[in-house]
Amino acid sequence: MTTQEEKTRRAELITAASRLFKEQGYERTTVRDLAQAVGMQSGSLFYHFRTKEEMLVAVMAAGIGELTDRLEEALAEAKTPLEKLKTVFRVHLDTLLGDDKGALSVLLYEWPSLSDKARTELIKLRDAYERDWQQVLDEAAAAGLVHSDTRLLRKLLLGGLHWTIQWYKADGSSSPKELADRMLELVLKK
Amino acid sequence: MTTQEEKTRRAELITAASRLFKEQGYERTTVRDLAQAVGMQSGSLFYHFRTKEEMLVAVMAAGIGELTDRLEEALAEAKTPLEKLKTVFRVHLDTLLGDDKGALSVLLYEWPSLSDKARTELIKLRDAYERDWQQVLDEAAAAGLVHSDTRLLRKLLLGGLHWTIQWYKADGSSSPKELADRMLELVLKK
DNA sequence: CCTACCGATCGGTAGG
DNA sequence: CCTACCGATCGGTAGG
Repeated sequence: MTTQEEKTRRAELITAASRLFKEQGYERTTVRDLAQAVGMQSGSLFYHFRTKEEMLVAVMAAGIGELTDRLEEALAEAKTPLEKLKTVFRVHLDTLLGDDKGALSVLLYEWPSLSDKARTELIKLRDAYERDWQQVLDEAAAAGLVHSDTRLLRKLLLGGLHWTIQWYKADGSSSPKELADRMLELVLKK
Repeated sequence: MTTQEEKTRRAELITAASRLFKEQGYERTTVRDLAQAVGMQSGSLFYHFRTKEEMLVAVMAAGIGELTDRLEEALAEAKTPLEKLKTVFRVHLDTLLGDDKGALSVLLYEWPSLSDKARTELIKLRDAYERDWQQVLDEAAAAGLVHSDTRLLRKLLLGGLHWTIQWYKADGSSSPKELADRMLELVLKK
């Protein structure tokens, strides 16, 4: 049986792991770093997780899960194809550049560290998110708002949005929301 | 003095390192893997490179250097803004998805493994490449071919193009060149 | 969750 | 470029 305290401790570990994996990368983060971040001994980690990789999977699943939840919640309130289009851009950049404590960045950049089995599991979660995007793009294309090659458009856009963590500075000129709107402009058919 | 044989050996090591770093990642590749790939003892690596990181820098510098050379060569033959635009897309995807033996992928995804000093050096090389892109986009915008927010457009496009290694399959429907043309279509103002 | 520890492996070096 | 090696560190475990 899993007690409430164990769940809390586990959640703390995932939060710490998100931050550390983002800052230092998964491979360069040691189990000792992780343990120290929550004030326990390194051996005690393995009471909560069987392996270090299990922590990575938990972080990545949390990242994509929260992103998908946010998107579907926001989409439920959007009416027109244009509103929905704005929503997918904004939620993505808001989450990635604004509120993300690391889980989402880790999701994007640590795929090579996963075992095949774990990868398969996470791909399913990622696909659910991309399906939501696809649907919004298809509606937008039907309304003449964007180019009709929506599958490639989705890939181009998601790549371009993912890449923002490499250059976006929070102190800069644009907020994530403004940036989202400007990026949408670039592919909108007038 | 550096003899011809030493240069050759060094080049072999860089080639092997490109492949291994791409396949396994820099952190997961050991000096023993690298030595074995060229048939030497692990200690002997350090006759050619002072540290493992120096090998990473060499790989990344080779990746961005070759890409920039190719681009400038191809641009010299392009006349119109539209031709130049096609060229930057094609050279990028051709190199990344077609001929790259790993150096370019490593360049894109191993930044976090670099020391600050090495990073600064490589950023200069990368900026030279991006300046070429910027110039082509500016000309295209002046000719009314693309959106005028060319700085953001450059970032969106380079991100989207970089990301193709995550999903492109060589056996698939489109060649790198065809893919380049289709992607360009997505941001072309009609 | 801690204590105490292990076997494996890591990047790198000295001396030839 | 090889031989022989080193100190440090790694993920993980047994027993409580």
